[in-house]
Amino acid sequence: MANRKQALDKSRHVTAGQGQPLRFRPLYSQVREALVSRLIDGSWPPGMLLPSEHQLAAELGVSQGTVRKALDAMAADNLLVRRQGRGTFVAEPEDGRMIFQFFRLVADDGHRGLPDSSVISIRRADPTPVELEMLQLSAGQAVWHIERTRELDGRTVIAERICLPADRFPGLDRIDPIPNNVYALYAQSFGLIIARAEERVKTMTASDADAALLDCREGVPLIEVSRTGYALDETPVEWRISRCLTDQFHYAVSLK
Amino acid sequence: MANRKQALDKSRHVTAGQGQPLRFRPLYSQVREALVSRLIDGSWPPGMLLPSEHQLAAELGVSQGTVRKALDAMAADNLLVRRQGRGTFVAEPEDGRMIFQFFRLVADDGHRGLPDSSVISIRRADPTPVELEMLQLSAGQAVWHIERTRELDGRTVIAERICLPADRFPGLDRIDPIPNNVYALYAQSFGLIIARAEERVKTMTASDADAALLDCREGVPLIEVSRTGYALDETPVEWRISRCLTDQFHYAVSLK
DNA sequence: AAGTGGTCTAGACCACGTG
DNA sequence: ACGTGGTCTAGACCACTTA
Repeated sequence: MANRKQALDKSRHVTAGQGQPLRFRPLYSQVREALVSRLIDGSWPPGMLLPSEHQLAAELGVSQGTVRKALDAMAADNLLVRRQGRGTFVAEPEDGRMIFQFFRLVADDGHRGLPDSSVISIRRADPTPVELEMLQLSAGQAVWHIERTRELDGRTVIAERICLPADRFPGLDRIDPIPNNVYALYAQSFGLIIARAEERVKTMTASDADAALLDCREGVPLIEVSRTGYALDETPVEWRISRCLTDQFHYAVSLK
Repeated sequence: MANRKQALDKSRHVTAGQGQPLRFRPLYSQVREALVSRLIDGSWPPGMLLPSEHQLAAELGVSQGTVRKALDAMAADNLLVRRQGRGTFVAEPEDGRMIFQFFRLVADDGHRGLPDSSVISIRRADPTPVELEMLQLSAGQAVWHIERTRELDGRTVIAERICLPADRFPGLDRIDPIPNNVYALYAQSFGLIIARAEERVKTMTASDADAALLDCREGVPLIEVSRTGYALDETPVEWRISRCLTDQFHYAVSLK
């Protein structure tokens, strides 16, 4: 077994090449980068117990306090979960992380439930111009389309399409059933962790198709949530567009 | 001038009274509480330069590192602004804090602009049952209603009502003009800092009145954003409900 | 040059979970 | 009893701003 020990470059007095000021780069930030790369390359899969702070410090040739600062930052970004007395773990989609981190539809009485999903279809397709842009695809790259509905408290309130770059998800159409929590699937079957997402909310009115899926009248106003999901390396890897009934539910956001 | 020096209670081994476990309470958390109370009572107004970390540490009888941890946490919550080489300041609504912290309507092309506001009316009223609950008012407490529209890129896209407990905002109706940024007004004229907010997004259709204000047809779908604003002491002090046109704009959220 | 916050280190001790 | 992360301290040095 290869010894992984390797010190980081601590020469921090970078005297700017030319033009760019080339900002100072703290050690803990380099440590963080080194640790994130282990998440990216899959050597630290979701759920894994990390080495202790002291071990990591020795491995990387920095002090325990510096490792701590990097780990704390990653935990703040929900990439890790720290448990006093037990250790530091790679975050899992089941940690309640994706569950209520990314799912923002809440009953008007405040009750937060988990949705049940029903897949309607999975198809390979050529990307539309919009999809090409949202996922930053090159010409010729195919995409998967997952159409599904989701119900909350026994009522179908979401109809959505998930668009994925096909080459990142080989054989997706042979997976059956597609689980309710697709982010857990991305992680387990494709080694792909959704690190963050951006959502855009607009209104629209239900089409005939929407009305059939959501059991409502055509023309009823819906909120349309467009989400771009980014991998750890900041590339967009999911674009989904959800139409939601909001007569008994709302989209909840905390601002600080 | 009274010397403010006073050490915190460092007896941390709280041996639970009865029933409740009475959890361990870190020192930096007590420091934070002590500092926040200075924001609440107005002895540290927005924009003020705080004493240096060393001075605060001496005042409170803790180490500089512990003060730092409390200050960092407050800065993370946007209560303070830290500037290397200059000092730590109480956050101001103009710091770009409220501006894009709380205002989430963005042009579809990604351009973020500041809204221009036009006040339609300010009236004193008895709270509706909903308002009574949202602001946790007692019977008999009056409220202010501010009705206004806001425009972005020269187009009126928001119609909103702001509801405030009247006793917290004495003489609000004599202030003219009401500025565009009401959170700056709350802070400057009433010593009230909005620390955080919760928003709930639903759809609705434009009423006759909305249609007139927003220059659209009646029945057009709008997003309705209901926001509760909380003061530093966690009491709800503002409830506003905004109806927004989203044909050229969207409500943007980042999820991590 | 002086003062601030920012980084990094080292070590002591505490709270928590597990064996 | 042991190992983990969490807290607290103390001090050295660095980066940034202002004067």
